[in-house]
Amino acid sequence: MSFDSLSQREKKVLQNLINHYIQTADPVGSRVIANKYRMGLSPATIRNTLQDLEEMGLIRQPHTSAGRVPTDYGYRVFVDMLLRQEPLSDDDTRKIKAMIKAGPKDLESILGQASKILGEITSQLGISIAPRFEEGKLARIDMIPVSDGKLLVVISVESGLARSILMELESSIDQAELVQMQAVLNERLTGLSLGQIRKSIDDRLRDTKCSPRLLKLFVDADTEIWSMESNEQVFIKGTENIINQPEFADRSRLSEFVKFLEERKALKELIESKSIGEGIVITIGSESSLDQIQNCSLVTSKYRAGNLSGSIGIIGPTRMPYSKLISIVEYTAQSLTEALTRTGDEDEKEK
Amino acid sequence: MSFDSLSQREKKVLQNLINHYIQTADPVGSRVIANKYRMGLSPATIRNTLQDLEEMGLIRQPHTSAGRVPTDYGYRVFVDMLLRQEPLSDDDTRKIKAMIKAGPKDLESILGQASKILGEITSQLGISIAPRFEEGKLARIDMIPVSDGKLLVVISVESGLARSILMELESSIDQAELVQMQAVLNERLTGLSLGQIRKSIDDRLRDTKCSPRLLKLFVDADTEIWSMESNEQVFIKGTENIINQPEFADRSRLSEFVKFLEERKALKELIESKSIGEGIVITIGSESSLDQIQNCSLVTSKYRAGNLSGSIGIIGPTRMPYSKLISIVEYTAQSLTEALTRTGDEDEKEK
DNA sequence: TTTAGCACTCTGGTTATGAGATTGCCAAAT
DNA sequence: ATTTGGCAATCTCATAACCAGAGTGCTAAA
Repeated sequence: MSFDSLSQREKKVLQNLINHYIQTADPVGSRVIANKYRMGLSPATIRNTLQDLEEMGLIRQPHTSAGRVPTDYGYRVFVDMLLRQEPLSDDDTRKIKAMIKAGPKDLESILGQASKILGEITSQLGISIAPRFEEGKLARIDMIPVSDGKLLVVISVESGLARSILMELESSIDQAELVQMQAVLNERLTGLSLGQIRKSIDDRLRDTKCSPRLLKLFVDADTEIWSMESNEQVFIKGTENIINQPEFADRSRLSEFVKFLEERKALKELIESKSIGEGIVITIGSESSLDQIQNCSLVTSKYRAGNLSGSIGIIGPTRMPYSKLISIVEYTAQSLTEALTRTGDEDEKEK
Repeated sequence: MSFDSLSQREKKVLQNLINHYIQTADPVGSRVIANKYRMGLSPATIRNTLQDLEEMGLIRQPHTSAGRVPTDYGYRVFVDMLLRQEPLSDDDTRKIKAMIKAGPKDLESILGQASKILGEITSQLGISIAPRFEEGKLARIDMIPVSDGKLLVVISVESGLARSILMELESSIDQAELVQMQAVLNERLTGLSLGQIRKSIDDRLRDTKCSPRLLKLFVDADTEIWSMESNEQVFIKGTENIINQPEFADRSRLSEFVKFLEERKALKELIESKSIGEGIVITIGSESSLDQIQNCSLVTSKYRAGNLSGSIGIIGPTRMPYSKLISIVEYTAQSLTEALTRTGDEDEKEK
């Protein structure tokens, strides 16, 4: 960061300004900073500092003779240098714990719960995204004929996650063929990641003596089995929280935003592209380069489910209480990892 | 209907008024009705009729010296007596057909698509709800150990639908026990509806010699297997369409509405409670007695998937173009039924 | 380097005003 | 008996005018 150049006073002023703006949504003037935050300086002095900060591009004036508001850049500096992470309140801790405990234990229910609780306790939009199956290593594959011409394929990956896909065939299925196919698949593909399988399945199954009709289902380039595009595995809760925020006063903006949420795909890709490393990632406004969320920030984190990893996070106006949100998202991701990894791997148990 | 008492003129006036109001969202005055709709009568005469209609509770004035707007009751009469169903446009027909063809063929994808297309071509909120499994007769039940302590149970019902549930056990599973359990379940429960099973499972499995540990999973009163509460099987698309409608100008109202949509459960129950008979059902404003959608109407219909039935529909402001929407929902439900029943039952094929 | 003072600017709420739309009703016309 | 023209009355909505309030930037003094 090139902003070590900020003086102590400038930091303090920026910090107070942002904190105040986060609470009120109103441009902050020199008077407020001087008096309310007891900096021992007169408003006039603060004004000078504010001018400096504005020149650096950290804050701006909506119009002459309004107070200042932070720019995206200002938030960035704030988040990187000035943020003191606020510890999680007992109440919130309890709620998150309870969320994990309650309800059914399957992945989807848990993720649904997680996004709901995130939305509730942050008063922002809570998001959770299912783990990326492509990274998962195939543990076994099962096939169940559901009715004439319909076949349920169950893909189990290591660490206990599974998903099922309903396939359609033209004609009914011969039981023997099925058993043979299943055996071959299990023998040749177990241990490989779904991503690997998708790329190389053609080669790996070339010389089998399976029914070509069945085989086709699995090697077809556009088969859904190995790819996992399902957009539906994104859970978003708490839209009502942000509708009232002044940032969405503009109707068409709100409409665009809601549409963006509903499509899910873009959001999913954005979040997955951001959460590459470990820990919390914060994306502020224009840093995402998506029009629909120019005035929004994301606080995201990875969680793990066995060997797989997915993402959760919140989204709301850039004017959000970062210091609280970080703790909440962090703790929720942790809890989720625990819940989803609890059974299974022994190397996890020591922790 | 007690409104055979309406004179020809009154009918015509009400009809024109509602049609105009649906387009403009502005209270309609006597002048407009007289001139624009060429009734061959002066505004003054229309005014008299309007007073009569108001006395009957079919229309009302937002304030003195505004035009009139329909009441819920007025819409009801309009829909029941005055509506001329508008034929589906070729364009829409094509879109619906294409929607069914494209994309994956599993239930969830299709329903997702259906709600999306409904939202798009109606410019309202498109909704689709998965079939009610409880009515389905069990065809077979399969169990797949996914990892230590996790068991995937696949419930197939007649006519080719299936759903799977991940169960958690305390300890790992013995293969032999599993096979036996599966055999017993299939033997004793096949052909019964899931609803029946839930009620009587306790009795039906009492005298088995299966592992009690496994048995517990299936007979436990609160087991998810037979009940099927999953709220997630509700698809809602097109929220951006209605946000701009003047009916949702009020922010807190919009917020409540969005919250209501997000919870899904209430909406699901409402729609399922309405769509009992065959064909289109229209629910207008206060007829639903749910606060959050007092100024909304629903146009819903059942569809069938083999022996099961689910619901689709749209929701939007009471001021909606009923005559178009009915055709759209009707045709979509038909197409859905065809798509989901296509394979299987032979008595369908003749049609 | 900080501060007080001051002219200047812009917003936002309040009020006033007036045009426009529509009604209800009465009396005249059909 | 019905329909219509005329007209006063009412209410909304958009526009303009106004003013208090908040905040700035700059200069000169502390």
